Amino acid sequence: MTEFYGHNPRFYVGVDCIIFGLNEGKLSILLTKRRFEPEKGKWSLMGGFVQEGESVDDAARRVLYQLTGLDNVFMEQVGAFGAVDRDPGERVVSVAYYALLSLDDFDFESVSEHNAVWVRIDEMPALGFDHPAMIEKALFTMRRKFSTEPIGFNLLPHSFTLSQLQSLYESILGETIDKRNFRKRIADLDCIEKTGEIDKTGSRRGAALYRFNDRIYNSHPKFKI
Amino acid sequence: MTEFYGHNPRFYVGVDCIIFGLNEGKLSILLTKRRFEPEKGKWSLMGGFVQEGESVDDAARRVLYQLTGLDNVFMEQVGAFGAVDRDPGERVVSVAYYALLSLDDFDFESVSEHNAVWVRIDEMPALGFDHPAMIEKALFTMRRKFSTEPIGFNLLPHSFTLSQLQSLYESILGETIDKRNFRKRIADLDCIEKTGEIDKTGSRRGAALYRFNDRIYNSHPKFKI
DNA sequence: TCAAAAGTGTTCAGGGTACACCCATGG
DNA sequence: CCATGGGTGTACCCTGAACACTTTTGA
Repeated sequence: MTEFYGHNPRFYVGVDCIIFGLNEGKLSILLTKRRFEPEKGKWSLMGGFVQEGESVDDAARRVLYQLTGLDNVFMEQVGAFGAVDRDPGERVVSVAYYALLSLDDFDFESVSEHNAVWVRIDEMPALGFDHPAMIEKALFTMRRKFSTEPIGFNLLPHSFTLSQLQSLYESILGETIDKRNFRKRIADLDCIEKTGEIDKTGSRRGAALYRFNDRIYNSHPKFKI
Repeated sequence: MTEFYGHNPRFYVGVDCIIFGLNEGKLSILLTKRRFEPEKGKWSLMGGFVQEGESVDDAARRVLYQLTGLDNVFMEQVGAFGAVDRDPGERVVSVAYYALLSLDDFDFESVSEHNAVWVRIDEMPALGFDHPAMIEKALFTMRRKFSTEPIGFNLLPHSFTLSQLQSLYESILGETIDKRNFRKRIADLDCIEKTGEIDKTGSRRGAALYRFNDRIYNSHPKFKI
């Protein structure tokens, strides 16, 4: 290997995952209790290090896979965090990603093996490193994308009721929405279609189940809620 | 220094700057012709490597300073680029930043020393590495911020005419704007105030000069153009 | 029979868009 | 005196917000 850049220093490059899910309808993050120094015993985001021959994106997907057993999860980069002293152990430049996952295809065993628990956004404990800043930026990035692109469905089961969908939007945007206005907007989007099934678990009457049709969405991508 | 992470590999961490400016009213980027391998002789973004004891943000500011002689320039991170083979020389993880600068406080000597030239966005030559993707994402990031936060003023002189401001918005958003509607919106923002001076260079009649008042803006930050 | 969630239209106001003419001045 | 850019107000439309009652059915 030719050495073009040999006079420059090299650094550990980490990835940290802000894993969002709906816990009892509330937006939550998967946190782990660190079992290694530094910051052992503190709550922290799930993270890891980029390896040789592995892209940074792949490293994030690997960390998520190791924790949850899931791949094909929606992830988006939040940004790089590069303060000199951000890691009290050694110099690490870390790239944060957020992931959206639905609790119904979810390996609870693998997660508990890793000392991981779901914590609500509004009940976050004290976190080590610069993880609070990462979470804040991830929330900002995710919320901004949320109302303009159909990423919210990643947090729901494949089929869902309109009430579930509305309460998802309410809990993420942090505001209540008028039911009729919400359903009107959904109807204008023709990418959300009835499955024909009825969900009887949430009410006596039963609610129609819907699914997101990405084929229709991709044919004319418009989305505004 | 304790070695917590010693079993993980380390990488060069680079920064690349997408430096935006207005060249004859057109949105342009400052490119340099590389004088080193790899990709010697190709057009490229201005970049550098993060050094020991230097944050990634600081490295970006340093690279910008070395090229332009300017500090206190508006910069925002675009994101990390971490594909394994993104640099044909060696493995480098790079963090991209965009900068907005006004050509009136600008050191043309220092820039020409670095083989740098302004190139219009719509006349971009073939670029090495993953720089095209960086530029695309920088444009996207910058444009999104542009209509909701008062960052555009960084591209203009301290005082400017409303016609200059309108043409700035038109060239960045890529659409023409009705003059009366634009000026109505500007008037609603009370953070843009007359300096009292008149600019006679652009027209026979002369146009009133305005400035952005960040004190007023910060007291009630609203901004929507 | 009643509690609890599902489902369904209309009205109104405010913001955004479209649009055309006079002014001041240097050459 | 005329060419060039500077500066100004109104009418309309349409999107977005507010708002209440009926339906279904399991317990």
